[in-house]
Amino acid sequence: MTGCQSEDDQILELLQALNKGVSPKFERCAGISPTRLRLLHQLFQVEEISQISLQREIDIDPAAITRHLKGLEESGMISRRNNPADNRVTLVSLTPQGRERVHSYKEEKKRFISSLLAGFDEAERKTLEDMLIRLQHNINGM
Amino acid sequence: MTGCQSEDDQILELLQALNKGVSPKFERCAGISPTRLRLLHQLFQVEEISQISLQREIDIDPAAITRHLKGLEESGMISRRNNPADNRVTLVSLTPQGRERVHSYKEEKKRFISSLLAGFDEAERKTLEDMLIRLQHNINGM
DNA sequence: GAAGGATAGTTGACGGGTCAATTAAATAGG
DNA sequence: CCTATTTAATTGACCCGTCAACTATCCTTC
Repeated sequence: MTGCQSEDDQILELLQALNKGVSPKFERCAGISPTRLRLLHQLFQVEEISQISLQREIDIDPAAITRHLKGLEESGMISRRNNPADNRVTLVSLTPQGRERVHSYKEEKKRFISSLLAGFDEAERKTLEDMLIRLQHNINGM
Repeated sequence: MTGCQSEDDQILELLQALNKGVSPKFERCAGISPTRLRLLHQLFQVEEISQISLQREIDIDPAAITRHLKGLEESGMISRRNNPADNRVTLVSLTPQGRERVHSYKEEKKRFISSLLAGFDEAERKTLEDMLIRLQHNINGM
């Protein structure tokens, strides 16, 4: 699957391969896409929140937010209403059923992360986290 | 951008954030998408190759291969012909111009990886690579 | 208070990936 | 031989993200 390349090329390939693996496996395990769970997670720890705040927390395109929320609304997990104090903003909140479901999703996510990090001890996890942060920082600096 | 979560949750978030950053930045730097460059890279070190072999090397969906190759063909980087010995398979090869261009793409990629891994010494790169491999392995085992 | 600019959200088009169904060719097996 | 199966590639439909254009509301400021 991989040819003869420099070590550093390998790291890039690995990052890409890893990413290709993570999302589908996550979704298969948790029963929801990572992004949607992040949305629900945010909503979970807040009574009600505007789409724009949600978008800033999650850091994806407003268009994506709109469509995800539309889907989540159709599945009865969330509800939306206009902010009477400012008709531009729509306020989003978990429905009771949504709040209920998030519990089990979070359990699945926990299990998923355990499997993902199986074999990594505390020190290694910290090292990995630091390295990922450094990579992120390098990326941001481009 | 991130709430209060367990350390391990952080790692998953970081992986996702990193991935979100890498591809667009790569494309901006190198002038081509990572996947397409991987395709070209494979083609570069081979005279001619069937789509199916290419697909197995790159490990993406056949549909994606078809569409990428269509694009690369339109831009004059590659050419395709039927395998006279087996009319099911189409053989793909770099055009001379394509082969020429790959050189500069590879330069850009190198620069990109240097920036990405800036501040990582040899030992750290090795550690990172090992960890990514272990993560990949954990994923595959799901 | 009307004009102009910011802000929130939606929509459409597009790139990149998946899966499922289809076509065309090759290969077995009765 | 002719059918049945496998294989390579393509296509269409969908999900997820982006960007750009648009609408609607609010806020200035003159």
